[in-house]
Amino acid sequence: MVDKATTTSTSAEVELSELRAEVAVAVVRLYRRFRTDRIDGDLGEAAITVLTMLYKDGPQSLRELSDHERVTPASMSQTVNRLTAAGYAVRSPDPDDGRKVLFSTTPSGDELVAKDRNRRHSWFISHLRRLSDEDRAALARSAEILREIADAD
Amino acid sequence: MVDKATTTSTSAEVELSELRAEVAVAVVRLYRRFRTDRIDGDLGEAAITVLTMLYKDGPQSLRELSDHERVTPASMSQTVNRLTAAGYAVRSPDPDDGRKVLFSTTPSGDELVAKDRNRRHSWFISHLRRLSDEDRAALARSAEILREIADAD
DNA sequence: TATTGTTATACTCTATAACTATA
DNA sequence: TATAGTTATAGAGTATAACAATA
Repeated sequence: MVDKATTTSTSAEVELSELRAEVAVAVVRLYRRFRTDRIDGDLGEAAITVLTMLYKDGPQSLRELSDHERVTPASMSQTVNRLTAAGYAVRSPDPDDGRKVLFSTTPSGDELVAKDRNRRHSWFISHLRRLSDEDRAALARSAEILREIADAD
Repeated sequence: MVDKATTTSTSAEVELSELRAEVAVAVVRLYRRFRTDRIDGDLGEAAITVLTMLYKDGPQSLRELSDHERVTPASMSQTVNRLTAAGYAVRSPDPDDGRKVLFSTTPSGDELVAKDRNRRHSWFISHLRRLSDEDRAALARSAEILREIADAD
């Protein structure tokens, strides 16, 4: 069933296309596993990512957050709404620019990030532990490459 | 702001934890780029993945599809509903087991998969094209590793 | 006018719970 | 009883469109 359609491509292009497909499948599958691996029932993947960013890099405006995560400001506004509603982050006015709002973590938010760091994705780490040094090096390099590609443009 | 909390871990464990975080960020970012890269306004990532699977591997039951994609049967039922509603797939009764339903692509579904294969993620392929052979090898190996981890358990 | 942020609305994707039909 | 599939409902995450407030 694989060759219903035939395309004219060089063999190098076919390989690239196959590599794309392999990476895409791995990314989609792994994303789904990460997504279902919640700390409490509390926050989803996007929200915990933003909370961790606020924890690590300090208070930021909505625009900074949405640019960094490559989502629309409207989308980010809803994500931070979930964080503030749950008491993990707070809004405060920017003293230098009345249009801006600074988001920062609460003590309860800090606590959640710490818990997350210790507990989440432990199943994934146990798989990493069993890999050879070569495979771990390949993964580390790939993570770098993929992040650069994802952040490009 | 990075060291608000201190954990007692060996240096090897810290490295694994950092590798986990790097891979997770790369996966989440890249997933979002893939997700927003639609063919028409038509189908989302999950639906096109299932359609491609039907195209490549032939007709399959709901349970086969949901097991393969690691989602609940109820979730897969809704995904195939989107495919059938759009005319890209059809249901047919399994002749050997009256409980089962076989899903298969329509000509219009085949056409969409072919279009998808040629056009989608072309921005990603153009990044792959610029990588060194070593980096491409690292990516290929990593895709294999990550898919195995994602499919484990 | 341009920028920052918000709400309203809609869609994809996913889950759990409750159901029907067939084995 | 067990298996296959479905629908109802809910929630996360995202987008576009329309808006208010400030620069």
